[in-house]
Amino acid sequence: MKISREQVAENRRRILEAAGRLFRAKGFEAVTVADVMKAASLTHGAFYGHFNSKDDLIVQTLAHIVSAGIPEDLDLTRYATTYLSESHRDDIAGGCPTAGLAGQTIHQSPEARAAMTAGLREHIERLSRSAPGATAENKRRAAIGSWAAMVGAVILARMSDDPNLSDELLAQTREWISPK
Amino acid sequence: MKISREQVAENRRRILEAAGRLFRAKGFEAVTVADVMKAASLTHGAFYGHFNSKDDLIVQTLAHIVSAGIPEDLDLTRYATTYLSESHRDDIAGGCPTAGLAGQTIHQSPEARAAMTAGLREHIERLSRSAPGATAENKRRAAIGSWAAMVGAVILARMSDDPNLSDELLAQTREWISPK
DNA sequence: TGTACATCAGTGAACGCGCGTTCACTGATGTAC
DNA sequence: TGTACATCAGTGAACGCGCGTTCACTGATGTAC
Repeated sequence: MKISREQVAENRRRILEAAGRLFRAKGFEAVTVADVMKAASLTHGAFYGHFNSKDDLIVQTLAHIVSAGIPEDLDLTRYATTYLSESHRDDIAGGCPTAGLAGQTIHQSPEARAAMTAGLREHIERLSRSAPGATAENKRRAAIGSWAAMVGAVILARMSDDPNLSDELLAQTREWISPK
Repeated sequence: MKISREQVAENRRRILEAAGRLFRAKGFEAVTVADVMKAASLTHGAFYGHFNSKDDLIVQTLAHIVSAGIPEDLDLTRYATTYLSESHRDDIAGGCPTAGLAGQTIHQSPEARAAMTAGLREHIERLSRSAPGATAENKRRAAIGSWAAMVGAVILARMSDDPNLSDELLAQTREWISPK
């Protein structure tokens, strides 16, 4: 059964959306092509009409997900509070792709790393605008330093199987960043 | 051919050592049991004499690797300089297991997460001793905050495919932590 | 505007490779006497 | 101390499952007239 052009575009969007959530939730390797297609309400055979390979899906998904979700103008302190919240830690599937996928993207294809790097660069630039500091150089340093701490803290808090330690990692990092 | 008791212990050590390096270099999933055994100069059949499963190997490897390599008494500032060096970034296979594996351990078995969490707890305690701050509470906060920033920065620097951005991430985070 | 046909997105069965795991066998080690 | 035998770590072939990928087929869409 052929499908309308709009339906095709809509299907592709649903596949990318499902892949984005599943990859963050379970990691690239643990998610199968069939898992993604099922989550997008399609059968696995249709996959290769949209993408060349699973690797290709990973690249497209990163490119799709990485630019979205960063507020255009944000306040660094407020952003850090949200980012280092327990609800963001617990929402892996819907949370920041950098925290969820950066560690695994190191071992992915050059194209995947390039997509992630582009997102990282943009992220740092946005954060720099609202970062504290007298000079542009100081602002950028504060943006990079706090961004590294945010990403690191969320990764460690998600890894920890001790809820108290996990909460403490978020809370202490939050307070450590702010007075700076 | 039977093997002497010492040789058995030595073989087990070599398997764990090889697994530690390979897992950090390529990630848990990309490394096969045969890869590990080959790196330990054994054949894959002997694997199940030492471990119950690949999952078991992951847990044992984390337990083995996570406690080692943290200096007993360290100076936080000096430690951060080494940690955030380009040579540590480039030595994934021999570098800090937290930076190399925390992001993937999130998706591993409860036992693997427990082993990692134990290492994390110890690491934070060691860092707290030499962290700057008047009170124990302040020291611990500084330890957690800088540790999160160090781990985050190394992960992001390794992920980035742009060498300049990668170097900058390390350098800026180094300078951002120190004046604190 | 209506009809006839070509296109092509999606379906689901099938393929084949890779990897975790098993197992019969080997032969050096370590023990019993 | 020397000899005979049982043990058991390691070997390498084989198994089987899961997953990425392919392909013949279907039938609704969109186009030509």
